[in-house]
Amino acid sequence: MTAPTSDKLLRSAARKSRKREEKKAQIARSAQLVLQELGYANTSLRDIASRAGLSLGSLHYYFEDRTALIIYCVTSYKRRFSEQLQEAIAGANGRGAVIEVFTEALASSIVTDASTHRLWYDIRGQALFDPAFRPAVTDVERMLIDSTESAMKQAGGDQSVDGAFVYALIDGLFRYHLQGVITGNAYMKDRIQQDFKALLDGVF
Amino acid sequence: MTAPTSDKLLRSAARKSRKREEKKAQIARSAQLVLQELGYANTSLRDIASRAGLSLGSLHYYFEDRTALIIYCVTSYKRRFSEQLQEAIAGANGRGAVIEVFTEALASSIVTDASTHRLWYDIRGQALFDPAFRPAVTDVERMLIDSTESAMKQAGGDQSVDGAFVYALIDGLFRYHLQGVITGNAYMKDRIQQDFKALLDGVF
Amino acid sequence: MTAPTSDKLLRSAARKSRKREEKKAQIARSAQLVLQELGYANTSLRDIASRAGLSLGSLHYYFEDRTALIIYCVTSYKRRFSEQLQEAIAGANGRGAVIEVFTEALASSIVTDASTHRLWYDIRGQALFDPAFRPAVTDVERMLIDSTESAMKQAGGDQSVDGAFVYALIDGLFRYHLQGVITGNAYMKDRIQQDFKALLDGVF
Amino acid sequence: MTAPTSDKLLRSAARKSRKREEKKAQIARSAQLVLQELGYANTSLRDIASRAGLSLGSLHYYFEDRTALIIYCVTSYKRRFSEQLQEAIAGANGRGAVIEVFTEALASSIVTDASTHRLWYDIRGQALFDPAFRPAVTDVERMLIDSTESAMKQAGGDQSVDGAFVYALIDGLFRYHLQGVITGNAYMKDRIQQDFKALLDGVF
DNA sequence: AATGAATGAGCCTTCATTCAT
DNA sequence: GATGAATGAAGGCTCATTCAT
Repeated sequence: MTAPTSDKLLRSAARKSRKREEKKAQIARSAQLVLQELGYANTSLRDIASRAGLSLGSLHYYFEDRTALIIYCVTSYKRRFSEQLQEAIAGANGRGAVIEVFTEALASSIVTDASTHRLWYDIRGQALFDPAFRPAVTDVERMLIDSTESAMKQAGGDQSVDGAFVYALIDGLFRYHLQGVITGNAYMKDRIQQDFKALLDGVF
Repeated sequence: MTAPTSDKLLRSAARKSRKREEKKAQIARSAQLVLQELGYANTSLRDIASRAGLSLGSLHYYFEDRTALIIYCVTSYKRRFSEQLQEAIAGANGRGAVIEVFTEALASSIVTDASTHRLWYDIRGQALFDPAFRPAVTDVERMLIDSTESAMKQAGGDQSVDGAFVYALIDGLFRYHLQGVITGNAYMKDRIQQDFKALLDGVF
Repeated sequence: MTAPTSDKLLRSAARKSRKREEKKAQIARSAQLVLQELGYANTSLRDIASRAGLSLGSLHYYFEDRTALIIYCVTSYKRRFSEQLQEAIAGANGRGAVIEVFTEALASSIVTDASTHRLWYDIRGQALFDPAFRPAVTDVERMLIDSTESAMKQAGGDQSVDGAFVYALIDGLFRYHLQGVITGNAYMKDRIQQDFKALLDGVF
Repeated sequence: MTAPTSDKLLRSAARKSRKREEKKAQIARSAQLVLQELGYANTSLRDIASRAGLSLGSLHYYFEDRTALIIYCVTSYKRRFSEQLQEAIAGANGRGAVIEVFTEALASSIVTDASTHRLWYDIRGQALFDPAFRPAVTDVERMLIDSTESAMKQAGGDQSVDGAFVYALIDGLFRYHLQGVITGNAYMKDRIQQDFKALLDGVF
């Protein structure tokens, strides 16, 4: 029944905080599955709670509100995505190799992670209306632009070209083909890769 | 007491139908104002009705449901936009002139019609989840790609480049700068025009 | 330009009134089709108007309100039904023949006019709550009891048995088998006829 | 800080579930009051919620939807009714006593619980249109037929007569007199009892 | 005689959130 | 730490009815 030392208290608090963070991450993972299936406007906290096997109340215990939860989901995924990009690039030597690797990474992610990306576009669209989403969007795009610039540098291209400019173009192409994949009218991986290659050849 | 001639009946029906169409267009105009202010997810039919000075019931008298109304709004605006583009291009002679005119049209629309465009991006994002929006999105993009191809032809550029490819790039840039304008962090018309010029110089 | 004589006016008014009555009957016929398909609670005036090829306004031109229209439909059908019963009975000679004819008329109507009868039961149920329907229900049941009594007399049975009592029993059986037919679990015409015969043998 | 034993958890869950069931029953009781007053078609969930002293949301917390709530109300009442019948019969010895007791139970319930019974007839009528109500109606009628058969057996009557047949006749008479009571034109308990006695004497 | 336009009240349902336990 | 209970506001939509033409 002796009072715990301050040290013990600190360590206990840290352990708790870590546990809490892990739980949040775990919730986010299952939340993401619902979100990317139904979209921002059509996903209720009920949907998320039931998928996560949690009560509605518990959800609010971990996340301030709906917006906070959604932001958490999106950023954590996109962070992973941009890290993947960076890793892929890091292993490539020479302009041609960089373009090839980058092209491949983008093209295959369009197909593999189509649902996740459409969620990102959904949230990014929300940010045009709701300022609450803007910081998260800015962060994510900062990471994506960084990845783009890494690739440009690694490819040894013209240093004067702006990374954001190139990012915007890539993003335009990426979204367009993502839409094609999801709409299902036309999915031609060759065509996608060829388009990316044409673009990167021009700007890197 | 004489029965109206068939001719009269037909003309009367046509007049009615035209009046109805005009009313729909008028409703759509005010609906658009609310929609572009609040976004798809946050705009209720009540918001729209009150802005249009109409009862909720009347709104449903003219539009089947929320989706139909929103689609009507977006397509009618975007149609006007792409017509403007085509007109602007039609008046330009020579590659340089086309690029200049196109660049100017895009850059200024980003600023002037920022809110309208963000609504378009919102709906286009919805279409990734809700198939109901897809036909409308496809139609609008078809018009935009057509406009792009018109410009490419008028500029006398490389005929082998795909219009959709170019459209996707322009759109990427357009959206990126639109976001900049709306987020308000940075609006530099010079920079926008310069980016568009750089892109069009490369692809036309 | 001479004023029409009073006689002419009267005849014209009568003609109009007859035309109006015909039109009402015609509307009622198509209204009945919808009503017996959807039921009282689920049929809107819109449903009826569209089926009748009329505008909503016109419906109100001919019928005071929803209730009046529905009552009109039900009574006009049930009147026809009870007339059929009377005719069938009128042609039968001898107790056995009356029972046979009556049994056959009831059993076959259960199947042939199932939808119509269920509408009747629906309205009769409404009358337990809404007094507006009561006079119509009373009228119809008066006719049905009359038919029952006709049959009893024609069969030469015990004169002291109350017609309403017999009607209630027949109706119970009728409704029970109607439910069987509509629910679809079991339709055995033999069984139905046998039940009616057993009942009538006992009470006639 | 010790984890609750599995046993405790189970008991707690059971307690919760029981509490929920009690609350549902309580809601159903007050819902029934409104329903039997206004009828299926005219009772809104708002009416029910306000009578139960609950918010509209809470109603949906306990019942999936309007239909589920209504079904719950009707079946729980009718179950009680048929149990009462069985109890009444169980105490009677000899054919005459059974008939007397049964007659009395039916006749007095027509008066005492008129409103409840009319709700039953309303729902049973709905079932002819809406399949959602059919299972409940089938269940209730099964119970009523069972009660009828119990009585028949207890009275020691002809074993070959079908219970459903007898039920249908009783029901016809029951409903007819119920209508008389509710319509208010004529309520004569003597007459009602006499009719039931005449019927049961014939079929038991 | 007939109808298109318009309405306002009402309906069922869903939702994010709060709170006592 | 977690949850069941409860809510109030809001949402999309339907309806019977009225009225000017």
